[in-house]
Amino acid sequence: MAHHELDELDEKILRMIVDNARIPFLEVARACGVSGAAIHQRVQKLTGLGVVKGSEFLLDAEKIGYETCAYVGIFLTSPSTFEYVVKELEKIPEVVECYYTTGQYDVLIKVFAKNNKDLLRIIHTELQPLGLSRTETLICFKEGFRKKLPIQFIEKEA
Amino acid sequence: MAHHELDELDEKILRMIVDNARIPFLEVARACGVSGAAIHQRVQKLTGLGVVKGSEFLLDAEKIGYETCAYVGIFLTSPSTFEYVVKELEKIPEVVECYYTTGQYDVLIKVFAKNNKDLLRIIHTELQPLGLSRTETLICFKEGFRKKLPIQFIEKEA
DNA sequence: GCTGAAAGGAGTTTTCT
DNA sequence: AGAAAACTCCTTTCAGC
Repeated sequence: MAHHELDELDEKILRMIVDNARIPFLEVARACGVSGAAIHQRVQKLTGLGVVKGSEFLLDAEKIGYETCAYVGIFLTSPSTFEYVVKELEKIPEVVECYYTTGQYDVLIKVFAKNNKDLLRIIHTELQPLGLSRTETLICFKEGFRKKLPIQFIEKEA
Repeated sequence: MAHHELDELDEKILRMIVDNARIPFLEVARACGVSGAAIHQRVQKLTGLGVVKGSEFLLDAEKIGYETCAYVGIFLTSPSTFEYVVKELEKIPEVVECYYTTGQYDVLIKVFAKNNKDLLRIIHTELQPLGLSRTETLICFKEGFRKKLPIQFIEKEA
């Protein structure tokens, strides 16, 4: 039903490029049995559709000086401050992700800090002044794993 | 103090490639005033050091069929089940991140699902059977933002 | 929408400094 | 460590189907 504009070739291309942004498109082309130009056009189409949002190199946070990672659940004083708070959170370099959530918190953010002391500084001198009702900090002392979603949007007809 | 092996050139290279994995290294070379071979060697060095962990294309989760994103906080029945639970969580395709945390929960995971109903299925038929004490679900109904950490590990001497 | 070819660039290796 | 050069391979475009 969804994604009438995407076919098996798109799926195969995405699977090949998603974990290695620097793979030569010609290699993808050979694996898919089409020309390099076709891959080039498909990736452009996928980018135009917004399916592909860009590419990036993955860095090890610890190795660039960020030893502490935490999620901070935020309770706002009033729902009307949502937009303001998020706009201000975005300005804090150490806050790398921000979600509006249902459930426990109003907003959930992911924060990197140099160390635990630095995390405290961020919470006390960067977050609290935004006029939050309360925060709850979940320090990630170990990353269990991180992986990619399966790419499979083609309907398998029975 | 840290990262004696990294210098300003490494920093500049990382800043240039981190948000665009397909940038030509020759373009980086010209911007840095060095040869393409130098960039090639530096990126290899950074990869060897584990600073660079790979590259990836970013896909729009909604556009590949995952409309619901949630964090699930997990309470274990006993600390001794940590490793088993994480190993089993890793086998669930929709669970894309997993952290050992201090604070509210024992484990925090990030889950993508096709829709809210699918999320419930995952929680009930995939997570609960692992023998968890309890779970708390935070549905992300909107992503506020997502960005990269600042890259700056060179000590600025006063 | 794809192919194939052509032209211009880029990636990678080697050699030298 | 990096430069320069050489070689290989890739990207991008376009005519043609």
